[in-house]
Amino acid sequence: MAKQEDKFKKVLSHAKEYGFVFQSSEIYDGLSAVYDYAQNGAALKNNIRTYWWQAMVQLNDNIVGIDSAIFMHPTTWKASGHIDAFNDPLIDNKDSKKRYRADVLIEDYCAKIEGKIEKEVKKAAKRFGDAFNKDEFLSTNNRVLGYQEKIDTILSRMGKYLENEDLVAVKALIEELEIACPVSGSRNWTDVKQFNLMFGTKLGADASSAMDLYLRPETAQGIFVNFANVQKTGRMKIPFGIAQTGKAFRNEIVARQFIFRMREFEQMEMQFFVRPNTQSEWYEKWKENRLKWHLSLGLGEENYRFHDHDKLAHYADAAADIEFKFPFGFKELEGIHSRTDFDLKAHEKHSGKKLQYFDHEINVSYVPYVVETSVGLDRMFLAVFSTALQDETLADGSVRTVMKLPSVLAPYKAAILPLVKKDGLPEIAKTIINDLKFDFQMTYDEKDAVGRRYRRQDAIGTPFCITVDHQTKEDNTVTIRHRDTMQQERVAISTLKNMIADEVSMSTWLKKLD
RNA sequence: GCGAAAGUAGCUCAGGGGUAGAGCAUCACCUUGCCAAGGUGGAGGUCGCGGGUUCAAAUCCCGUCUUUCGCUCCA
Repeated sequence: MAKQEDKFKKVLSHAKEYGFVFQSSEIYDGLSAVYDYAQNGAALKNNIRTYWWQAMVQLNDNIVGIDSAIFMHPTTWKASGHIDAFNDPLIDNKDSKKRYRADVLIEDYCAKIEGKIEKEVKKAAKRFGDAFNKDEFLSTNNRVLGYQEKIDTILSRMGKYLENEDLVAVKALIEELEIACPVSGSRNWTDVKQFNLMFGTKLGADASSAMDLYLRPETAQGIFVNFANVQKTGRMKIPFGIAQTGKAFRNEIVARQFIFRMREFEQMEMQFFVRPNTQSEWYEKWKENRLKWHLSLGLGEENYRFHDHDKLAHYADAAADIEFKFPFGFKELEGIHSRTDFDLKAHEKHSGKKLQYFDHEINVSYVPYVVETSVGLDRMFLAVFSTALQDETLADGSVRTVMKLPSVLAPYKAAILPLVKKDGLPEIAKTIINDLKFDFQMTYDEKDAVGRRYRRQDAIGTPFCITVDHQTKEDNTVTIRHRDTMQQERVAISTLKNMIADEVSMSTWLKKLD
């Protein structure tokens, strides 16, 4: 465990020291759970996004990509269920330090009373034997009627309080009912607080007439509301998919673990629309497909595993996570969900618009079923970054810090280093950069001993270092040094471009997926 | 949000009532020139922020912010 913590610490400081991730607004003490991607981080993040996009949109002729807005019509979130599900009144017990949903506490209390009714029923059934009529008993027995009335009163009061967002009254109700914490048995409660996981904002400059909006808590809804438009204008035939990447926002109660759980984060997701009753085969197919994508980056098969959900969200009939072994253990990296027709049906209902597809093969019109794949881009970044960062012990016992990034994702593809900064070597180096810069992100360094410069590039994951020396002037060759093996070879300048491309280009890596 | 720990230079940290240190990094010049290790010189911190105690606070106390860990939550 201590080792894990150390590793995570190393990841944090390396991310900062080498310009990958900074805390947001750091000069003002930072903002909790918000981070900025710095010069190298932004490059790495962009490369991950591009690799995902091309694997999805470019390699699949039945998947198209869109870019929907962060602001959406407020009814969207009513239809999606987020307004209800993302809104919790919470209360803490001061003695046990446990947190509960206030409405659940009250409901549990009512369930206890219901238990008493059950007892009465059982007792009476025993007493009256065959002559027992349950419905009649429930509607005539005074004790039972009393219990039932109490339950109804409590629930209707709670419903009214919650609707009016009268949290003081909710707490008063808990106190009135003398509800105790199941763990500590104490009635020492904090105030009830409303936690809304969605960020609110206003559309319109005039506050009185402004419209309440939310920053989207997931990007998926932007795809669902565009389903019909994309299907028609793209002449898409089922099965087909719509992909997009973009920011989503959640006001997490506890946001932790660096960029693993942030309040503002980026998703890369694809909704795949299929004929009803075929969803489970597509679900399996996409599980396999997505794992293949992850494995193609070569971070190690042992770092991935599936976690099938037992408890399903309200919209899903099957769900699994691809979990990754982060420095703090196996955690969710990507979700694959069979979302049924829940979302499209809900939007049909709330919008009054038809969101159906006429299937010419079977001459039937239906609301498609949806299989979703959803990766956290920031989590992907953390997975790649933390796994690539290694302290490698060399043959002579010394240690080098190297980021063994998948070369397709590396911020810089090659560094050009003149062996010395004189004798015309820098000039030759710059000529090489000017030739290669149209194909690859290059960097240049002439300061310090060349060995040190190699190590500097190792620390940010640059796959190649190209060194211009005195021999270059005679025969137009340079040495090219490989990051992972530290091996060097002497090659003609004219072969550099193909050599680098073979190793780092998107097409090289994407071909592994085919 | 609760509990615990921490916050001193870009990074890692030492110090500890009398207005700041190291190593590495960084910058300039000289030297060397194929795996972070030469020389000289320089820059960089009101010790997270605010308040209190004191003649005097980076140091003690309180508050606050941020981070890490545990609990909790997690579509």
